[in-house]
Amino acid sequence: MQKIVVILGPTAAGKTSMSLTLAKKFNGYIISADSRQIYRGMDIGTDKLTRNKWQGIKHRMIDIVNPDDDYSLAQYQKTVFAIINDQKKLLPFLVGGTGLYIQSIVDNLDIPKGGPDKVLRKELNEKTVQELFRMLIKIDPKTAQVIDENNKRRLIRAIEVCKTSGFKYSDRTKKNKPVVNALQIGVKISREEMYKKINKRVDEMMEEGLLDEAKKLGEKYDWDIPSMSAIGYKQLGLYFKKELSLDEAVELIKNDSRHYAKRQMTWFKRDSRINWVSSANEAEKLIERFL
RNA sequence: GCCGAGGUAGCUCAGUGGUAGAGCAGUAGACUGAAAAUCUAUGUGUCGGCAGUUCAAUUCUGCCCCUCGGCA
Repeated sequence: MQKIVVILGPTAAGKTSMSLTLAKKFNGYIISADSRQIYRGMDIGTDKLTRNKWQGIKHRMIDIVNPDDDYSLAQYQKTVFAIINDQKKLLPFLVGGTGLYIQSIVDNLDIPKGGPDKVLRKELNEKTVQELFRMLIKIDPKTAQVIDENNKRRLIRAIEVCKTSGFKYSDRTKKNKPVVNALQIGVKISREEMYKKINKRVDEMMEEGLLDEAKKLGEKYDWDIPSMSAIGYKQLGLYFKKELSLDEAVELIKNDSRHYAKRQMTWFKRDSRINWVSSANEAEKLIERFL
């Protein structure tokens, strides 16, 4: 089985610089596991390492689609597996903070087929969560038992899978046999330090021209497409739409980033296979033992 | 100094003669083709201080302290 090293952690923990150090040391390349860095033109706000800073290390899954292209977990999984299969000489470093994307690779999630059916989604979106929940009870009672009843997006997705794939959602969500042997390394950071770094980084992004980047994207794309829900862009969108002052928008970026980082921690906490380190040295030792 | 408004949770503020609540923040959690998305749970604090009225005061009265306006 192909060995891969995963470098994960909340936003601002220092994954990028650690992964560069390690990729150089172990003759590796980097596969981004970041659901927003896939978009071209979203650079400053996603804290993307631009091409000129790659230091000769090969990077994949960055700038692969345009902001108005549809993209999904299933595509991500498929593409990453193809990359790993194709590139056998270098050690893959899967680096990022999108827990679900990482899990789809590490655990080879069997992602339910079916959809996305935009027409159906739109139609379902007009119903209330109560109505959707009642629908789901009829077509897939097993899922209805465990789903968040108020989570419209999940209700819609479950119904969509049942209606378009011929399978029940509950029959389709499982793990397949793993196809990679993954060493998962988490970059440790205290809550306090993390929040401090996030606040500082948002200010730096503004200095680097996030406002201008967001403005250009806003001129080209609708503010309500999925990619534009990325932190940094969404809030500045509210400023451009005159719903917030600039100061309020920047404060909201910080706030939403902190919330996001907290959710990431919740996600990672439940995976006991993750080895938490606070330096590249510690990570190096783990990798040496792993290889 | 005078006039007015106000001092209640970390912040912004509601409210009541029977010792108090929302939003935000914080904290915890869920998560399988939108995941930086989406959803859930969670509020004891000298109700500015002292005294008075009252069976009972955060609520009414008096004095004091502080903050913010306006006038000097």
